[in-house]
Amino acid sequence: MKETKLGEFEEVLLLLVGILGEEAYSFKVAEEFESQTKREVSIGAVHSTLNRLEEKGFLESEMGQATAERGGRRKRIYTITASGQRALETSRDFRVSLWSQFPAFATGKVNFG
Amino acid sequence: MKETKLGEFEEVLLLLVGILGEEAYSFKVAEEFESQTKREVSIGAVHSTLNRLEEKGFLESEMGQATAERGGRRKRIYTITASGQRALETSRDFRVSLWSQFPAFATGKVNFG
DNA sequence: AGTATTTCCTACTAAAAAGTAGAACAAATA
DNA sequence: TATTTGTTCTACTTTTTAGTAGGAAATACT
Repeated sequence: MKETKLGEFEEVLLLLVGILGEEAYSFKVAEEFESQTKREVSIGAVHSTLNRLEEKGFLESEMGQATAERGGRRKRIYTITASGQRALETSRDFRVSLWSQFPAFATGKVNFG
Repeated sequence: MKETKLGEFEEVLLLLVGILGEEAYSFKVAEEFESQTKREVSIGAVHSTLNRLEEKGFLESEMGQATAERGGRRKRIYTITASGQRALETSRDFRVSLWSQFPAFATGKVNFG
């Protein structure tokens, strides 16, 4: 298996999929991205990135059922794979380790509960 | 000012400069990168990335004095600018915030002291 | 049936990040 | 003075990531 890395945008989208759970379909992910970052993003960019993440084996997807809402095509729901989760953990552990070594950051812990 | 983002590799190098302090010159940064990641890196890649970070205003540098050691050209010592530090903080805060929302990660805190 | 709505999807392009190759420099030792 | 060592530096190429444009599908409402 190729040494697959995660770009910044990719990592954020992956995490958003994890956060959104059942609601992780591309439109929603794009909305969530904008609301959490205040950065604009085009739906196409999200789409192609989610595709890439799926190719890399970090995400899986399947079509959801049509909902009872007004109009609309069926949603493609994404879920994180074991490999995706591992990639996120590795990335987190590595960052936390670096932060702890950087004097300007090294308060010893980060609380985020 | 342009909306300057930080790539994955760039962010790691920036942090390594912070960690290395007085010892933050490109050769050392490359060494440190390899020892902390177990990933190989070419000195040229480090060099061009440090350059880019300097152009973006996240790093500053100046030539150090010649040391009493065997041989060698003078070192260019890098330091993080205020803007670089802010970028790191922003990135950290954002990540911590996302992790806390991701059920699989949300233990509430990360200890790294 | 026709229209509006919600979402997907693909092929393409642009921009940015990462990596390569190899020369050049400065100082210490032999 | 020649050699070795530690290091910088620049121009270039490749790869990866991000973004664009615009069409198409599926569903519900009228």
